[in-house]
Amino acid sequence: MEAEKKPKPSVFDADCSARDALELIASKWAILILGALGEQPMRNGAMLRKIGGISQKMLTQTLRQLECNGLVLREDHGTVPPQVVYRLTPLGGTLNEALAGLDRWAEANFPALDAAREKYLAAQCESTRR
Amino acid sequence: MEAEKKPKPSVFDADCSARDALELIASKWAILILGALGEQPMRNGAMLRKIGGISQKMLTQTLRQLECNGLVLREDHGTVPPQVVYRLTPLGGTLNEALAGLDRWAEANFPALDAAREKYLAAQCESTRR
DNA sequence: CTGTATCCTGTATGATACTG
DNA sequence: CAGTATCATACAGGATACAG
Repeated sequence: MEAEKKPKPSVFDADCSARDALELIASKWAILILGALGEQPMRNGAMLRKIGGISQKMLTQTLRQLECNGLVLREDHGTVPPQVVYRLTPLGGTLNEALAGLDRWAEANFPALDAAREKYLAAQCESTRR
Repeated sequence: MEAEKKPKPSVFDADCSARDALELIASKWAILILGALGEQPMRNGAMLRKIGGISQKMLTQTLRQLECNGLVLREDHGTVPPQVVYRLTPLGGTLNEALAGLDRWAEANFPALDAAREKYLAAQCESTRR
């Protein structure tokens, strides 16, 4: 029970898989896509409309990444025209709950951030004036 | 009470401050720095050691950003040699709690991600073989 | 509709060297 | 110790055109 040999896999370790996991979800598009799918399963076009500012490229790219890591399920109904539905996997669902807290925080506290930024920049400006 | 005029500020809106807030914290370095400071106030050097792989440049840059937005407080004791301590503000503390959930998720579920990825890539490879 | 393939530019970030 | 300045580069991500 030496504290010495404690492997201690943590996000703070540069070469830990946990860090990789963190980087995967530390992306605004990933967070928004998971958030959207958390509300309900959706198709490509619907997400394009739901998530303001995302491009088709980033949507596809991020979805593939999430699918690859088992967070999102891609259901291709193989019809013509194509009907592809994306939904969260159970694992993705658990992540989405942690993420939802973030979204809520952002929506609740951005006024405080804006205020702090303005104050900071004002002080900055004043000190520059001498 | 028309549903029509509902402003509905949401992270899904491209030009909403909430989105800006989200982008601010959707950065691996910001998440890690806040996580480190959540454990205890720390100095530059300590964070450099604590957070594996971060460069002095990114550390300073991200800290300034967080400070500017009122999430981190910078205490310069004005001594020689310099003693600069960083700590979370109350606002930063609330964010850190939401973020801590993410860190925990990453550390708990990265094995599942790794497994899914391996499986996905294997299937990928197989389909490419024909 | 749901993508994929290219091209192209800005930005993010690391390395390195220097300063108070 | 705590930064700042500069340079070089890789990559993110947009625009556009094409395809099944």
